[in-house]
Amino acid sequence: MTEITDISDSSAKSKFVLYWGDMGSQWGVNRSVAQIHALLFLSEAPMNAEQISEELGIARSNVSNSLKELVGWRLIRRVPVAGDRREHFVAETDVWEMAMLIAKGRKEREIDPAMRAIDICVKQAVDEPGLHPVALSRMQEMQDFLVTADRWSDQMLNVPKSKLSMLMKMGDKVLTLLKIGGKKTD
Amino acid sequence: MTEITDISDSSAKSKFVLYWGDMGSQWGVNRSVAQIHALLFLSEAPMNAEQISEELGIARSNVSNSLKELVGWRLIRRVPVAGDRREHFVAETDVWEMAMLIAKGRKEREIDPAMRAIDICVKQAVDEPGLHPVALSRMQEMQDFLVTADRWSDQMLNVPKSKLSMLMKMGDKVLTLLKIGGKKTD
DNA sequence: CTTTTATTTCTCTTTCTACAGAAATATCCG
DNA sequence: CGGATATTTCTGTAGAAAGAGAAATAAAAG
Repeated sequence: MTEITDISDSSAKSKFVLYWGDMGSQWGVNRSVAQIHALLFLSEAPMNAEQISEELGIARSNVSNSLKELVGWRLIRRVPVAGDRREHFVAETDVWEMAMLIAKGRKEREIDPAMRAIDICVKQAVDEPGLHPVALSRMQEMQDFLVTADRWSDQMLNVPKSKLSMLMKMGDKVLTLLKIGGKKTD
Repeated sequence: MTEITDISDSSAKSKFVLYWGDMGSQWGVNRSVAQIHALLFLSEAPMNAEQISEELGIARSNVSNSLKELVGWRLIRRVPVAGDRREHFVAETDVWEMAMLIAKGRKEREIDPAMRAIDICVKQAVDEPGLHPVALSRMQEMQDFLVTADRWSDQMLNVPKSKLSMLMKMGDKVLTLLKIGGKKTD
């Protein structure tokens, strides 16, 4: 168990793990999960739960659960290692693939439930006599927005990652190419 | 204070507020903040802190802090009401504008700190003798990705919202227009 | 079948966060 | 200035989440 008091004393690798873990919390992912992910992301070889537990100094059980969660996100996967019956794990190392997996997960967890909720509200709102018309139209605008965003993200998440990266690297050139460029002519 | 036990008994408006609050938690925003935002979003007139506190049944102090947070995100703003010295608030009601404000906030809170962290790591990693080359290159790929994503989001967040909505409504038509369409030719 | 080793589930403790209510501060009016 | 009203800051608490360690289960080897 590596006793670390000051992050500035640590290796680049541990720093990355530590920062990533911290970022995770900011993000809504818990620290252990994020740290394990970071560790596997930097690792050149598959690791088993015990190695992870030792290297990060977090409880074996905690590692087990975190690994399960990461597998659920498909950010890591099990790999068999010859002559060792313990399960080993490797991370998805393509950063674009990672980003898409995360985006997909977030969409499922954030946009989809929002859509379900707003559908219920709008459905009830349209034939509720007491409701102020302003409130109704705001709900409908929100619904419309969510539908658009939902469709859009579905489409974008099906674009092969190489093209997505191209698109993003083009940046606002896309806009001029589409002849809708121009500056702040809102 | 409206005692509500079952969400299905409530008006469309309260349902929206309740769901939105719940969604907020999923999202990383706390419930009070999300509920207040929802309430103001549906409200046809400016509201003061006390009205909000009563209508939602949450403590006055809590409302005060939540309002401050929402103002920070620019999702709501103070408006003066003639003949009343209390502060009143209205929400941004354009959903696209809202979405952009939220995206901007998230970028600042999520991408920017990640970039700062990774810069530190990479800087140290390049001249750290013991570090495995695989780890170094993974860090660099991540950095490269973050820089790209950062630039892209800066550009997109400066596009006027009308054009953004157009772009999203076009969806994958953009790809074919750019002649990079095609299906899964990754 | 028994022993050893790996993994998961369970429970308890610790840590954080949300939030209420009280206290303090600021603002406005007569 | 003094009283009233509005707002913010402070403090304590309840509930949720994270994580450790033990107990239970599963899998493999001999």
